[in-house]
Amino acid sequence: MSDLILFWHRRDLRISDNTGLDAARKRSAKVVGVFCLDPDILERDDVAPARVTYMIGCLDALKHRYTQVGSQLLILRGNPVQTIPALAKALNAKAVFWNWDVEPYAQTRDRLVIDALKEKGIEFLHQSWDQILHSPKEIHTSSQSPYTVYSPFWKNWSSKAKAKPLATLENATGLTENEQEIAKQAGVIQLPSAKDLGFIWHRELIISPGETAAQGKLEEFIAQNITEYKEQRNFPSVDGTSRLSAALKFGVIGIRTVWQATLEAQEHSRSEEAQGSIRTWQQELAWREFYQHAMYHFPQLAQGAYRDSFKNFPWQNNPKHFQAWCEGKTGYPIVDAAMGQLNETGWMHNRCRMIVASFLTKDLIINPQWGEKYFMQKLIDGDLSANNGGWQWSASSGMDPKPLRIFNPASQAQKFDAEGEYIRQWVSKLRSVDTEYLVTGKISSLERHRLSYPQPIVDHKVQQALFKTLYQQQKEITM
DNA sequence: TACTACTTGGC
DNA sequence: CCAAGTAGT
Repeated sequence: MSDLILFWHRRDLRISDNTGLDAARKRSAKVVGVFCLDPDILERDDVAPARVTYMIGCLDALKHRYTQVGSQLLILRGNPVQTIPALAKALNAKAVFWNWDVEPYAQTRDRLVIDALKEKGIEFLHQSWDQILHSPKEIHTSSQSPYTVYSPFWKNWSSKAKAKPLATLENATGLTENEQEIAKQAGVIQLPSAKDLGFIWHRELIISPGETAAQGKLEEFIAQNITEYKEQRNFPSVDGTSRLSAALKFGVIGIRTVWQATLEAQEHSRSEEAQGSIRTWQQELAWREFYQHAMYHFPQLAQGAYRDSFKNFPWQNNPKHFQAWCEGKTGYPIVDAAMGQLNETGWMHNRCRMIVASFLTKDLIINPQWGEKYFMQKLIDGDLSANNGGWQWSASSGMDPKPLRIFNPASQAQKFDAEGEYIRQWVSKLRSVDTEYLVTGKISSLERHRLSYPQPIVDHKVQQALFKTLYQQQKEITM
């Protein structure tokens, strides 16, 4: 009889290319998956219905994957500090394995679970990094400190050899019927629906849940889009991005598998342009990793601005302006279109994430944390590190010492939605407006009234000048 | 210490 | 052509 190992899934909802699961399988054939629905996470006020719906779909798919290879996925609900050790004890498991997570909440939780396991005499546990290609401690400056600037991080990170994808779990042994009964008594439940958990998402998900769908998405992107990514990624009306963000957030696809696919794409493409595009996408993967490392080393990022000059910034925080931004009623077509896409689909093109973030912080002069939270309440791919990193970048409050990034909504629309296709798709009221006026936002007051489209809530020129003044003042104070 | 380089821009 | 300082070496 082989030892029972529990593998605790958190943001690695797959059985392929999973470092911790691979290690668990090597230790014993009797590997059983477990996932815990944690009220401390699900009852936060920044949880998106689309995200929970996607996650539940992924868990359902994961359940089937386990069944296919001869084992089970067990579902728990409650505080993992209690539920995981209790289940392990009841089943007389030899060990619980899992993969590390950079988030501050996860770090604290995991330490408590380790303590509780030790107390119950669960002898051995194993943890590894799985979400990222290099651990936070592996990448550092010549003076042994973490990078706080992307470019040198990228130089270092990209020069290091990356691990190959790991084997998919197979020929595992699950619980006996008797053990399944014990598991039930120890709190194992049926997988609830998102609705059971109080999250309603009526629309179709923009991304199909599950490991197989994610792998399909990766293959599709590699075959069709990656060689033109550098150009095409800029246009929100074009489907030129990978759309793998949600799958990467929940670890529905392994990052080593993704990296391997980029290497194969490099081998198969000749042109400079294609090579450059693949490199650009690899850099996006490095940004994701940079932000996870940053969150690990500087957990205070989750609490607000990294730079001193933004710590006591006199944000105007006008609630009416914020509401208009959320609802896509700012009177700036490109901003409203982007917010429409977010509200209706749970996803927003990255070009537009930058536009609306710049608008909220530099034009409305609203605390970026408000926007960051709203994104988390809506995004299917909402992830603390990536979302926080993106917002701090847009707010100029983050790590890179750069000029103030103030986007001009009209120039952005002219460059990246020149025909107004994206705006027309997401602001149906404006469909009939001539492209020139649509894109520049120069729609007459009368016309706006006729179409019941809002007047601009602020003047970009005035507000960006005001922001600059406020910033200069803050800089003097904090110097 | 001196020097280099700096995601996605605006005007 | 000005971004805006400064991390990283």
